[in-house]
Amino acid sequence: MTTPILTKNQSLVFDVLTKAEAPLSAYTILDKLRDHGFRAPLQVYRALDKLLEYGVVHRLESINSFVACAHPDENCHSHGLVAFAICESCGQVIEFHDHEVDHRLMHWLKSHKFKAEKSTIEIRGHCASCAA
Amino acid sequence: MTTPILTKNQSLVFDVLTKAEAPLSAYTILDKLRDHGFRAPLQVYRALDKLLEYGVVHRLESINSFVACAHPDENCHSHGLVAFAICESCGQVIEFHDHEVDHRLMHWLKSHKFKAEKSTIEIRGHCASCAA
DNA sequence: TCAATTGCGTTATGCTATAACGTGTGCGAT
DNA sequence: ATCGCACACGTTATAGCATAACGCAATTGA
Repeated sequence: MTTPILTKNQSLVFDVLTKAEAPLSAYTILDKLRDHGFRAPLQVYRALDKLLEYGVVHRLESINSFVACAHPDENCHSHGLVAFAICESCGQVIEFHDHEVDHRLMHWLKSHKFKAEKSTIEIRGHCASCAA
Repeated sequence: MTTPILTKNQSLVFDVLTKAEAPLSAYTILDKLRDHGFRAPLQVYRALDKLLEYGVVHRLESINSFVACAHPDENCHSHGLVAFAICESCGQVIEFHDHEVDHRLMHWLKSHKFKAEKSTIEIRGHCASCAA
């Protein structure tokens, strides 16, 4: 799946996420885009839905926020599972992939005949800089 | 950590979760307990906070819901990471543990000097019964 | 040209979670 | 015994996250 040309709203939302140092909530994105004509949450959520579908943005379920994918070039769907380490001090997020973890989880799913569609792996804690 | 005697509200919430076939949202729990005098969300959230702290209930971040721990006897903190397979058809949740997954994630965290505090592993899809 | 699709804007609403206040109860230390 | 503290509880209000439902405009392809 290649990413289509983004619409105006999608580009605006994507740019905001790309420039952000940390994940942003939909409402934070909305506030940052009021100067560009955004007035309602749905404008943000609709853009986010598409960006998530294209795989260029990830949703962090545990903090109700969104981040740009750390791999601008490759297609994120090809990495297998994606995991996130989220620092609760500085807010920074490290996106990573571990094939062994993927493999073990896939093995469990297969052996239980569970058809996976979406997965969430999020670790919250403190990054190297923030840990005392 | 051993689980203290539960208060009345905590017991009521725990019982509702234990009897449920699927995870419940806080507001669903509230509705089920109106006959027992519950009137406000905080009554549920406060009980849930304690039950989570005691490790007898888990929160499913990806669906904003709560389930009773599948291991009534043991202390859930001793399992290492907990993972959940959530069926989007029937709502059923399977709680499982995989030491190899734990080990790999811990290894990544250690090598990146990331101090983990809470982790979320949730797979959404369709269980064996529901998959066509 | 017509119909279907897609994006967009707006209003309203629903769901999830917490802040802030005050009350009552049990219990240990003085 | 009573004072002070910790904790659970109840209530009202509010904050934060997400979607339903409507209609309009632009695009595309039969």
